Amino acid sequence: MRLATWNVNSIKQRMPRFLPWLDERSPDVVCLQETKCLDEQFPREPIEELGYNIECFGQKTYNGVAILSRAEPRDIAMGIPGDNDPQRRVIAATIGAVRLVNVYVPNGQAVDSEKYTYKLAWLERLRAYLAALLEEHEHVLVVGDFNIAPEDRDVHDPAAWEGSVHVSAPERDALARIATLGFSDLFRQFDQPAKSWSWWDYRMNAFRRDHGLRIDLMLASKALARRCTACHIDRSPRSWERPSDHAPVTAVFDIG
DNA sequence: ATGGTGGGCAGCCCA
Repeated sequence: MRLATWNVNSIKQRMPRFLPWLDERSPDVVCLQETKCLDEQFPREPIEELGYNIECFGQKTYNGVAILSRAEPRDIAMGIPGDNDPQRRVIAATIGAVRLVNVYVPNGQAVDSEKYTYKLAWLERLRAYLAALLEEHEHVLVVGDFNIAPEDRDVHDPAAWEGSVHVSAPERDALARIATLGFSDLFRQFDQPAKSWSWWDYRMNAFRRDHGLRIDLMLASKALARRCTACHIDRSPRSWERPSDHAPVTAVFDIG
């Protein structure tokens, strides 16, 4: 099974480039974030024509997540169970033997903002949800835009970013508390190029200067992590015309 | 130099 995660920053805006990418790469599963699209407006037909089932949980203007899957997804769950958050940031499904959770973690804006407080509280609710999932399922996979760079090697200029949103200690601690439930960062299971980023700001020629962060992650339960045979970031879509500011991350699993 | 660029939807909010 080959699975990709990608913050597309508006699925409608990205369709002209996304569709050929989907057709060519043909992953078994794609998790999308920031679709920015109501479910009834999701561009279903051209994606279904390429052989994908679609489960989406979107809203107007902001947020929105979707799972595209060649196999029939089962037991769809929207949001964090018991959560009354109006922001649509989580969708889960079982595909084959994998319980898959697709997340768009809040950005947090700045460490002194209310959005940062919301981000930390949100991550604690996610942690509780994932702890329960690990009790129920052997193969749990959590992917998406985490809006946290786990370590300094995931940051183009750690000194310039020190203490800022995406790298601050409370955010990294919140991510570490999730990881210590029993998840592995699949990207770091394999040798990777230095300066591996998944996001580059649209501003300040950040992509041309390769000023980026690795904030798009794949966390697998230990049993599933042992079945992962590859994980990489494909930066080429970031060089397209009218790109998303994120690149897709792909992992391959030796599992049905 | 506290900017800049992009998406969405109506003069800003959010990233």
